[in-house]
Amino acid sequence: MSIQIYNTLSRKKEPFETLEPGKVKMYVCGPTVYNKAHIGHAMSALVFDIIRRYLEYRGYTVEFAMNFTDVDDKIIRRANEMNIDPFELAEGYIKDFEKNMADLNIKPATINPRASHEIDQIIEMVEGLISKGYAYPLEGDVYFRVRKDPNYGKLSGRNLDDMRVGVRKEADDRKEDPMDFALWKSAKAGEPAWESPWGPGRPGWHIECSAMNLHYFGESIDIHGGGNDLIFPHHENEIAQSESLTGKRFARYWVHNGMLQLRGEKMSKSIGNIISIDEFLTQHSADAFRYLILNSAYRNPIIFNEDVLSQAEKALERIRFGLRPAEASAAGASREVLDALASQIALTRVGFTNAMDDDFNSAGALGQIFELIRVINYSRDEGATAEELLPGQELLRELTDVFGLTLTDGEDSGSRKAADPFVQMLVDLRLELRKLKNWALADQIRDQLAAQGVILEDSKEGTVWHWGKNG
RNA sequence: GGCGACGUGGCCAAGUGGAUAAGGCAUGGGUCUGCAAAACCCUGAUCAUCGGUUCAAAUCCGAUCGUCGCCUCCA
Repeated sequence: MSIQIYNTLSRKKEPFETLEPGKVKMYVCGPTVYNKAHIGHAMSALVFDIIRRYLEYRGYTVEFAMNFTDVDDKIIRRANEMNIDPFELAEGYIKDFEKNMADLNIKPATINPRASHEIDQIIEMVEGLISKGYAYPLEGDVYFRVRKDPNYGKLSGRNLDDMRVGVRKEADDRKEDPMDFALWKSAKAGEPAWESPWGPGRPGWHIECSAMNLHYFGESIDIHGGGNDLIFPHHENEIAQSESLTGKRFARYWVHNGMLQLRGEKMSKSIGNIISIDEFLTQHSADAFRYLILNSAYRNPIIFNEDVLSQAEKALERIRFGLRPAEASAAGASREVLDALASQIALTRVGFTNAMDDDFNSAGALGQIFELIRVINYSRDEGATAEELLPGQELLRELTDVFGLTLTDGEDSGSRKAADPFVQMLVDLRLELRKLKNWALADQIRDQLAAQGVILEDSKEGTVWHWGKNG
């Protein structure tokens, strides 16, 4: 059974077949860099990072492109407000974004094209569309002629006549049709501009993605991704531009992630309920966010609040526990126990792949991982040695790597590291008190350490300790 | 107004026609422990409502209620 991917274009799951065997050309719409990235951007980036990692796990070579829109009305407006150069502004936010991605353990794209670097390609494309009759210049602007494209609306399932009812934007009487969209915009005074056959100007929003794809990947790609809020008009317009020009199918699979739900509504700039990635990471781990994504279907909206985040942190502790070493006193587990572990390893390996093959059902795959953890823990309790636990723990690490989970628990933060020797000292002291059966004092130390975020666990072999979540 | 998605135990969430409805978090009971913690074992839902199709439905169809998204910059 091959990988099945839900294609927005056909509204159903389709078997995954690449244009070239073993190779995937994947393009995901990146941010417009006029502000700090927020957790909605993070969701989209995480979804496609997981898809990419899984395709690589399944043996594909993935060429992964994500663009930066660095020429845009909002960038220009903000730069003017701040009285700095728009490209300087964009550059700063690109650096921020790349740091956010690294902090979230998202693999870097193979290429990060930028609109401002693709002007020649864009102009060439616009000229091509004009010469084929799909576009027309108008007082220094160039517009795409939507009525000329019989397939316009095929991705979003709309037709032009229905849409006219809903158009709230004031119509621009100069255009042939209100739905015609800008490929090229003439420059106003003080705006960054490039020379073009239609006078100085800059590209419209949609054309950059078409141009970049054509430039780096050619006429057709395998997967085009993005948030489902981009389906219309952005992706619809990309299809119109690319396919009108080349006559070839642009993207084989259109993959869209659902929106993050914050307080019951989409987080967005216009509503003003934004949480930046930086803000999020001061409170929670990258793994916690990734777990939320993994624990649900990428196409559905995700509920995001403190409650589900703390559930995620707990679940991650459980996953980490699966990787804990054997007991020091382990003398080997029974035949039955080891057989059960071996058979669970086989079940999990198959179950994981089956789930992920089914349109990246990460929640189902995660269930398989937890089954494995349960059996590993049981085996450890039953006295399995390090060597006996190894195959299970190796698989656990292998699969959590595919998911991109780091499974570090925050103990590497600087202030905690510095406190480690003192914590250890108190733990050692407490161990002596316990030998003397001075339970009152021993418990007092444990309580006070707990108040500082240190969790103690006593066992026959002594005491192990670790930092809790927000210690 | 048009297009679309969703509604599964206290919470999050898989499953989308067929045998006991995954998994995580929380709850209750137990094993272990000086007591805890962790781990392990046990513990709960007939799937928004109503009506249909079918030998068989959470899973298909229709209606109703509710939530959300897109139609305008948006991941």
